[in-house]
Amino acid sequence: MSVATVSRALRGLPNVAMSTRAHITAVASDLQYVADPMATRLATGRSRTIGCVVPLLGGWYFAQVVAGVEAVCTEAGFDLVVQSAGSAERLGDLADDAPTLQRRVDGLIMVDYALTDTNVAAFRTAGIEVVSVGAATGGFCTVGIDDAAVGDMAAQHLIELGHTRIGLIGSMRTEPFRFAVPELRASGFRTALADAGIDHDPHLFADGNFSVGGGAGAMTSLLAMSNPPTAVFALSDEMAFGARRAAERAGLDIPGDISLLGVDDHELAALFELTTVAQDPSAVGVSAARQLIARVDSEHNDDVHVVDRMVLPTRLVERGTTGPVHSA
Amino acid sequence: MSVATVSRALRGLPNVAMSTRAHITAVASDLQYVADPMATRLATGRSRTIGCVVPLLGGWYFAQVVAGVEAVCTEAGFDLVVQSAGSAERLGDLADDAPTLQRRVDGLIMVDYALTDTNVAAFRTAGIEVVSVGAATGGFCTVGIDDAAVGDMAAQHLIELGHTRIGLIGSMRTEPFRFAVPELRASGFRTALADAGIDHDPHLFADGNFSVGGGAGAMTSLLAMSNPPTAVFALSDEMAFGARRAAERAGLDIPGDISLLGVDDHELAALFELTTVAQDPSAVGVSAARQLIARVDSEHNDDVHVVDRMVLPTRLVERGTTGPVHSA
DNA sequence: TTGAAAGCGCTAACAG
DNA sequence: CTGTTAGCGCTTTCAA
Repeated sequence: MSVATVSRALRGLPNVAMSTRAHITAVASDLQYVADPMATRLATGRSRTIGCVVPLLGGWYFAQVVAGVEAVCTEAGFDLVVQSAGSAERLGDLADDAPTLQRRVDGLIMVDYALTDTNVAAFRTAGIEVVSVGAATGGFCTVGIDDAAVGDMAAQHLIELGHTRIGLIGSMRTEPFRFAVPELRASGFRTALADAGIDHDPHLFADGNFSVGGGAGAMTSLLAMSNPPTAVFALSDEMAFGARRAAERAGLDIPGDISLLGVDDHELAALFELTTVAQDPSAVGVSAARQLIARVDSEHNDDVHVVDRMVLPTRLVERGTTGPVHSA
Repeated sequence: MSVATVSRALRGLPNVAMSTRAHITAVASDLQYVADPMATRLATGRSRTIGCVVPLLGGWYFAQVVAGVEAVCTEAGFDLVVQSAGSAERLGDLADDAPTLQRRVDGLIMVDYALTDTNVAAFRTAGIEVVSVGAATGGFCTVGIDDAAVGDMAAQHLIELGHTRIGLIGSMRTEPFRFAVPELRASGFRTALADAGIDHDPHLFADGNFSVGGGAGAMTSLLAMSNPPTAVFALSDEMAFGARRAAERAGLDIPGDISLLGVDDHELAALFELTTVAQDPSAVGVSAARQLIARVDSEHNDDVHVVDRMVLPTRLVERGTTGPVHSA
């Protein structure tokens, strides 16, 4: 047996006699032989590895995305290497250091970064395909949800319940992650309000920093207003959790005194009876990974329809934190 | 310039003239040259990659551990590939297929698996070092917390408050993950009770499956007893969250009517005012990764003291869900 | 259908 | 201090 024949046999290439192949596979499994991946990668020039970069590995949302990505990677026989880049600089380094990733990963999934065409081009010239997760920002593949629609759904729901003074808990920080997301959701929300002929008091905004504690602080400041809102829309469930707590501490009944609406359908949202606009981040991860793998692996080329923008569904989940506006 | 010189210069090896090195680095950065990692790996026989296997990528606990691991990996210049193996079979495959991992990773961090010496030996012979996270189970390195002490702390706290009928929400499933953990915590808890001269009613146990929903169900069944407990100890915060909700739904006041105690100090525990035995899973990940890297990388050999068992601290965080026993 | 041989791009002796 | 020369273990023409 020559190495060439063994190589062909083990990889299932044609032009190998049945008997030879059988023999080779038998011996291989007997010896527990497995082709050295590094040698293979060096020879083929492809690493069968994809990278996934997230701002924060420990967060609920990102963990879900990564879980989705991982599932399709292992299924497709790809290794998944994860990296977190929490600061804008770290991300900048990553983009500048595209050559560093060269040959280490066939493709990259960038989660919730404000990637520019230039960044992506840098990766491409380094031979790295990239698909991003989040808001669409350039001429490259992005999978995500319709964040403006999220804001719209939230507004519609609250409007139907008769609310007109609606607080907004969001975030003004745009770096390093989910950069466009808060603004998109907020503008969808404001547009819906405007379309309904409600003019929205811009003071009804508070920064919740996409954290539980931030949400609580934001709610507290909203409640401290001379003319507080009858409902508040938090741009994430975690902020809504905090907001809920703050409202309860202030002695308010939800939804009797004030309605509360979140985004995500976090695993604990049901427990809080939180009405929310649900998304499925792990499905986002799955789709992103499929797109990427279709682009870098000819074997999976026709498994999925390659597109530049993929929008996953969101839906309103009505639970117990929203109700009709109370009479003032 | 010969390739050898370039190689030496770029890797910071000795025996390179200052001027030569300067020139080479200059040209390299000018050309954005980076050594091909696959070629390096093939030549050196080390992948500078470590693998991390978890039962579930999306869970809070595991996400924290992975985050810790990732932080030290990138700092040490190692790639981190993650894989989830949720079922016992998938894990078995992994152990049997140790040869598959061969040369792909220098080391492996197995999170909360019931690894046997045999499993570990299989990895070792494949040239893969492994450190596990969780309960100590064999002659290999394990980093974790003292789960029996966790149970003990919980029991002490509740005993001091005067409780004697204490419910336990845990889990009887031992596969595939955290296999020994529930039993260790439970036995630490029972021992403390026994030492205090309290004989514990074995019926005061309910399976909460380490999930929010399970915790709620478990609490409900505990509450349905003819002689319900005055306090309950949930083996995880997520189960405690569910338990709390169930108690509230039953119209009970916490801690007035019933005390509740969890384990983890989940990011939302503070929000729930949950008294809990805190651990720091990301610190566990950090330590595990350091141990592993010290074992596979001579450069980092003396950065950390290599041990076989590493126990990280836990502490009781008293918040609002535990209080003195109410008079019956 | 199979084998021989030339790389893939690096590292590591060994000479010089 | 620097260059030469073998590999590392595969894949891939090209012949046989």
